[in-house]
Formats: sequence, C-alpha cells, structure tokens
Amino acid sequence: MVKNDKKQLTREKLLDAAFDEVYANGYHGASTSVILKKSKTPKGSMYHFFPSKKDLVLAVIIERIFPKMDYFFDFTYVKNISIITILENMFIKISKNKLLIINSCPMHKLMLEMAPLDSDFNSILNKHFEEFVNNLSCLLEIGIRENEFSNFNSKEMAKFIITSTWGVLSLSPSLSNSNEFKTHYSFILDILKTKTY
Amino acid sequence: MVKNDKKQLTREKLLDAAFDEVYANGYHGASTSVILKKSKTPKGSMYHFFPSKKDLVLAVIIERIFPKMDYFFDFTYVKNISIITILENMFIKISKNKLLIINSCPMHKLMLEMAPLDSDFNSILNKHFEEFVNNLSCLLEIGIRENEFSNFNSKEMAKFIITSTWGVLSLSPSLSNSNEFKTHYSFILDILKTKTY
DNA sequence: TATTTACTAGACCTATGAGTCTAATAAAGG
DNA sequence: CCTTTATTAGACTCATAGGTCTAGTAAATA
Repeated sequence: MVKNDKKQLTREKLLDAAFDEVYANGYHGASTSVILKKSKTPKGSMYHFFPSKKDLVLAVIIERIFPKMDYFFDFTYVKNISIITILENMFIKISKNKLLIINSCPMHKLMLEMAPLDSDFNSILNKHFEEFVNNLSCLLEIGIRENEFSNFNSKEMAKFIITSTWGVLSLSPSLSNSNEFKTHYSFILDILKTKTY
Repeated sequence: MVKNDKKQLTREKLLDAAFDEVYANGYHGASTSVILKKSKTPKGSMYHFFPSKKDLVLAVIIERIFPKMDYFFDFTYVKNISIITILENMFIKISKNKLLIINSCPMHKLMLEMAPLDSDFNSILNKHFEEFVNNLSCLLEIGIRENEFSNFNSKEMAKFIITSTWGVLSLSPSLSNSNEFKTHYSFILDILKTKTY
C-alpha cells in the first residue's frame, strides 16, 4: 500500500495547502499557484485529483473545514452535566484555540463570501449549518424536557447562539485575545440562565 | 459649475458601480473592468480619481458604506422614548430594508475579508466599528442612568448587540425573509428587558 | 482670448489567473 | 514480466487582472 499512501499524501497535502490559502484569502483571493507551491505539488497532480479550483475548495470544505467545525461546535449530550455546562465547556474549548479566535470561523467566512454567488457552495454550507442548528436544538430540547430550562423555541435559540458566536469571531484581528470572546459567551449563557428555574 | 457637476458625476458613478461590485463579489472578486463597464467610464478617468483599486474601494467604504451603516445603525437618543423602543425601531428599520437582510452587512463582509489582510482596511473598518460601539454604549448608558436598566457593562453589551446582529445578517441568502431577523432581535431585546426594573 | 489645468479616451503592458495537454514515470493487476 | 491504469511533471494557452501612458478634449483661470 505504499502507492496508496503516497497517492493519498499528495491529495492530503493539496487539501491542507488549499485550506490555508482559502482560510487566509477567501475563495477569490486564493491562488492555485500558491497552493501548488506550498504543497510542492505539480499542477498535473492537482488537476488529476480535482477537476477545478472550485472542486478543490468544495473538497476542502467537506474534508477540512467541516471536521474542524464539528470538533469545535460539538453539541453532543453528556449525562449528568447540565446543558449550560456543556455549552460553557464548548465555548471554553473554542476560546482556548487561537485558530477561531484570531482568524474567525472558516465556515462563516466562506458562507459570507460564496453562498450568494454559487449554489453549490450555498447548499453544502447551509446544509451543514442546519445540522449545527438541529444538533444544538436537540441539546436544548433535552434541557427543556429535563426541566433545566423553561420552554422556549429551541431552534430559534440555537440559530441565535450559533450566528451570534460567528458574529464576534468575525471581529478578528481585533479580537486577538480570548477575553472579549469570554464576555460574549457569558451573555449567551446569561440568556439561558434566565430560562432556568 | 457645470464642469464641477460633471466631474463629480463621474466620480460618483464610479463609487456607485464599485460599491455594487464589491458588495456582491468582495474585494478580491470585484473586477475593475466590470466597474468601468457598469459606470460607463473610461479607465483613464478612474485612475485619474483613484490611484488604485484599493484606493477606490477605501473611498467606497468611506463615502458609500459608512453613510449607509450610519443610517441603519443609528443610535441617537430620542427623548421621551425608552431605549428599548429606540433599538426596536432601529431593528425594524433594518428588517424593512431588503439590502441588509438579503445581502448581509457590507461593512461586516469587508471586515471579514480584508481586515486580516490589509492594515488600511483594518484600521478604517475597526475605527468605525468602535464608533458604533461607543454610540450604542452611550445610548445604553443613558438607559442605565435614567434607571431604565439595571447596571451592566454597556460597552460589552453594545459589542454583543452589534456583532450578533452581523452574525444573523450573514445568513444570506437563506435569511431571505425578515421573520428570522425578527426572532433574532427579539432575543436581543429580551436580554435588555431582563435588565429593566 | 490665451494658457493652464482637469478630465477623458482607450491602446497598451506585464503579471497572473485558471485550466489543458502530452509525455514520462510509477505502480498494480493479470 | 508485461500490460494497463494512476500519477507526476511542467510547458503551454488564453483570458483577465490591475495599472501605465500619451494624446486629445473640455473647462477654468488669467
């Protein structure tokens, strides 16, 4: 499987370099030649794996950005811990990682740039966003059912939490320290606390 | 002043066309040749008024985007009306205008794209953002002083309100109707209401 | 009216964009 | 081992990018 490893390696290197480029400069600002230089890959290889720049970036979204996002915006239920604590832990995890604090959320960046311009970008990004909303919504629903919270529209609340978090994160590079982020998520948690008994 | 009018007209047409292009496609996605075609202006005129694409877009920010933003995010105090009502009216004004609802906030879009890449963009955008924060902060301070609200950090709250609003607005084009925006600002106003006596 | 300054016009330049093509090489499967 | 398929390599293409330049025109000032 030496060959398969090497084949994979080239593809993976391309995705890594493309992620960096697109994250830093956006889709339009990203240069294929820079991606090739950074990943030390010849052009032929890139166009062997990906028919176009767009396809490369769509693959970056699916294979790089979504996994990272799923790691940070993790809304899985943990037993014997209050929902508020679960969310607080999530926010702490985000604030500890400089990636999102300094450079904003890559998913959000691409959504803002590309969703209105291209239906393929729009659909995959929105689909994942809706999954986020549903996951968080389910988590909040548990809190409502278990009487941690009073009743509220969990889906609307989920959307509010996610989009408002994107909002602060987009303050980079002025949001260089995580303190400002902390005051942000304190507000979010405060809102939820007003809904507790 | 016929001449001055015409001179201004060319410059204004360029700014209008450039605003449309940049708003739709971002800084990197915007094409000078498209701007020239849309504004029916020869290249010489454009480079007569603006030394570079960057300078043109910086002028767009100052002369087009900021005025629009100041109109929508208007935090001036109105006597005999509660602060919450002032803010609610502001949100209603935003929600009635399809510009922001459908295409997101142009200031936010440019900030996310350009602030980490270029210090000139970063400084003018951040400066204006800080002004927003200060203006809203002052308005909230009035509410605190006049005993509409209990005490809270007005600057942090102001930042929270502005960035979270940017967050929802960036949901375009899926935020095609203003109902979702309404649920958003209801949350914001709810937070403030929990701080009232 | 003469002269200077502001603006228009667009041909032109160089760099870089994404993407194609073909030949060479490496690896896999029979 | 031989054939076939996957991958590498990079020269090449064509369009467009932003920007320069010079000549011509219009307008303001003296």
